[in-house]
Parts: sequence; C-alpha cells; structure tokens
Amino acid sequence: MLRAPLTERQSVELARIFKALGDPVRLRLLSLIASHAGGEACVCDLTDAFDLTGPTISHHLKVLREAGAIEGERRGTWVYYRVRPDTLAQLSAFLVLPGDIAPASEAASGAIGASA
Amino acid sequence: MLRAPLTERQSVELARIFKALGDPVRLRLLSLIASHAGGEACVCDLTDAFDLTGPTISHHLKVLREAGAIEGERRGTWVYYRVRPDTLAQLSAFLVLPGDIAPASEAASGAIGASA
DNA sequence: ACCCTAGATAGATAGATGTCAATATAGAGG
DNA sequence: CCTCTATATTGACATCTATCTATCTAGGGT
Repeated sequence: MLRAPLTERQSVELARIFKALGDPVRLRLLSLIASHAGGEACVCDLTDAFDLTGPTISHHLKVLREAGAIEGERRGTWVYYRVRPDTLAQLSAFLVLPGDIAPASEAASGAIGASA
Repeated sequence: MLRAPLTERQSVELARIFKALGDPVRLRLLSLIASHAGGEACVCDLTDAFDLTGPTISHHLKVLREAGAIEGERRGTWVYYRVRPDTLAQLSAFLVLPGDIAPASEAASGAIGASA
C-alpha cells in the first residue's frame, strides 16, 4: 500500500508481479484472457492475435503464470488460461493513495452493500 | 481495462508504466514518496533508505518520472518528488476484472454514485 | 502403431537494464 | 568569484530479457 513505506521483502514480491505486466504482449495476453467468454482462453486463440511465434507466446504465458497473474489447465489437447483475481487485487490495493476516498481493495474483494 | 482486449497502442502505453513499477527499488521509492508527510519527499531523504549510490537513485527516479508515475520540482538546492495520482488510477482501472462488483476507477476518482 | 496438432522446452543472440565511478550542473553562502 | 552540497548526466560493464529456430512432450484420431 502506498500509505506506508514498503519493506524490502514486500517490494521484491510486488515488483515481480508489476514486472510481469510490464510488457505490451503480456498485457494484451492478460486482457485477452480476462475478457474472453467464460473467463478463460485457449492458447490457440491467443497465438493468432499476435505476429509472434508459438514459443514466444508460450514464454510470455509462463512469465505471467510464474508471477501468479494467471493459471493454466490442460483439457485434452488444449491448455486454457484464466486470470487469478487475487493477484490483481493485490496490485490494485498497492496503488491506493493515502488521500483516496474509498479503498479499491474493498471493491475488488466483493461485497458492497450500497449497490444491492 | 480487463473488460475488453487492449489495442496494441494501449498495451504499449500501459506496459511502460507497469514496467517502471517492476523494480523493487522503484516500488520502495514510490511508497516512500507517497507516504511521506505532505505527499512529497526530497531526494536526500530517499537516498538514505537504500544501499545504493546517488546516481542509481537518480536513475530510478528518472524512470518513474518518464513513466508519469511521479513529478519533481526543484526548490533551492533540493528537489522534491510527489506521486501523480492520475497515472496510478489508470493502472488501477486496468486491473478491474469483468466480474467485479464496483469499478475501482470510480473509487479512485472520487464520487461513488451507488451510495447516494 | 502411426501421424498430426497443440503446446512447452532448450539453446542462441541482439538489445535492454541496473549498477557504479567519474564528471557535470544548479543554488547557497561566504 | 570560489567553494560546498545536492542532483543529474555520462560511460562502462555485467546481467537479464524478448525473440527466434529446432526439438521435445502430450493427446486424439485413424
């Protein structure tokens, strides 16, 4: 959180995730997966969206996976990836500034009575 | 936003900011600046918090500045940096998933209509 | 068993990045 | 004007990264 200085350990862990998102291809992969019907996408769908070879896409997916941003599951011949909301919420929580009205972490973690 | 696939242009711009945050030192710098009294910190305060030389800190501040994450102002001998909330809000908005109850972008930018 | 497709891994290479020492610039104060 | 302190810039170097080609593994269909 930007309300208090990060410890060195916290900064290392968070930086790993931010770094994983610090590439245009990975960011587009993430948005393709997240916005895909059913919340998951098969690798074959993703590869077609880029002018890149399969191994390169595979590499980027691995970086996202190892950073905890996505998770994959094999079903038959295909592998399906989906976003891990908890990880993204962690980033969002960090970005909340001391002066902000409402903490974004609450919005991400679920129940807000007001809208019901 | 993770509700729709990013364009290539969008992904390049966003990735630049995420990449700037993808380093433990820069993340700690950002949190030190944001949590400092008055919302701004002098470079001399920041340098002391690390086992790094001045030029290295200067370099990291430059990366953050060029990514739009912070802005600096010289006052006399010292240079003071503060966070640019708009840029961080942009990241936070991207991290909102399709299924989320309330968009974090609204929370970050102020008014929450639902509660009124 | 055989082959075909989907995806991952390995190895190589060009380019980016984090760090430092040395040097330059900007103000403040004699 | 000279010097001292606070930052920034430059140049060098070791490491990391994005991408490719070639190869490997996993499942499905015939």
